[in-house]
Amino acid sequence: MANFATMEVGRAQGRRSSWWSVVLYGTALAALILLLKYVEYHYLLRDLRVEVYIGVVAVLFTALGIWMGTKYLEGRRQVEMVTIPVEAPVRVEAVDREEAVRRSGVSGRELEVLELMAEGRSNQEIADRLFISLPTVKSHSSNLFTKLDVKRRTEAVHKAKSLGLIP
Amino acid sequence: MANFATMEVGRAQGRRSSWWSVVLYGTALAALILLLKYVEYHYLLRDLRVEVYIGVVAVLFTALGIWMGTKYLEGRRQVEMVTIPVEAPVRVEAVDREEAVRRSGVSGRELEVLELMAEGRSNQEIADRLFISLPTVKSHSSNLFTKLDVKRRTEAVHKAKSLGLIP
DNA sequence: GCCGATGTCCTACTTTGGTATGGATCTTCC
DNA sequence: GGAAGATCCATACCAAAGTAGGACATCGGC
Repeated sequence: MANFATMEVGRAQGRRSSWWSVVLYGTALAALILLLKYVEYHYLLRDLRVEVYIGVVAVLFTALGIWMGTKYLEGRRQVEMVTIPVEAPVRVEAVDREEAVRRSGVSGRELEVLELMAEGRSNQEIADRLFISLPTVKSHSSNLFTKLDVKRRTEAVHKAKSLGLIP
Repeated sequence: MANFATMEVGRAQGRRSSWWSVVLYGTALAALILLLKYVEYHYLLRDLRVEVYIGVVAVLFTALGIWMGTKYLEGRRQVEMVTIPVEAPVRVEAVDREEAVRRSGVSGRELEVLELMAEGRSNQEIADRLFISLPTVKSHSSNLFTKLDVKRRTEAVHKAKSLGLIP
């Protein structure tokens, strides 16, 4: 029986931020500062005003921040949980079957006979399989037919399936 | 019959970067620069060395960059497509049946007999229903059993179901 | 036109399925 | 301890299912 079920679909995204990424950021920061010092003392600072220097620093560190920001966000992208309705064959049959068997009044042995019948076995094969005699199988099947209110094994199988006694 | 199907699960994430976000960034930048100017001329610069000032600028603009970076990345987070195998009842039975019948070599009339058999009808009932004689039904069923390689009607029904000849 | 597949029908026979009836244990429940 | 139900087995008989082998008609493809 196909019921409606819901399925949780999760997707873990991004990578963990590892210890070396911190080192990387620090190194990048240090490199930038060194670069600034180098620029400061050798070329530009003597001729340019402090505002220009500040501007360069601002641009460079904004760039660094963007880079760090993207890295950071990538490292903590969250798991998105999506619930999607899916039509799927839900296995509640076991419960249904028990209930159906209880209501029908079919006994355990009769049910075993019924199941083998549904597989197309003959009475003799059923007898061999259950280690009982042929008359016993006939007895069980006859009682089974009475309980299911049918006259033939094929009818019994058909009705049993519609009642949910067998899959 | 339940086959395996695949389902495409898509999830569009994040928001589009809009025109005002650029304005926002620019405003924030301007505000920071104004703040620095204010700090520079009124309190700190006279007493502190340029390096300290640079450091403050660096930290502030790094923070700004991080903020911009996260905003930027959030705005362009990509659609993640995940393919998940799902066991679902796929309705391709009509096609499957035709194909199964063709392969099995079961003729049209034999199939009709088979369907009534599966409903638990007796040969006589099948004869009445198809407006043919009992011997004819027997003839059809016998040929059917040969084609399905079975010996009994219950077995035929069981095998026919497993082959997809009947629902 | 012939051949093969299909569908129809028949007789005669064997096998399997199903009913009726009765008896023997065994467990469970009141 | 007895009633009820489940399980097991048996005999006898009838009904249904299935096999074997043949006959005849139709229809479509080669």
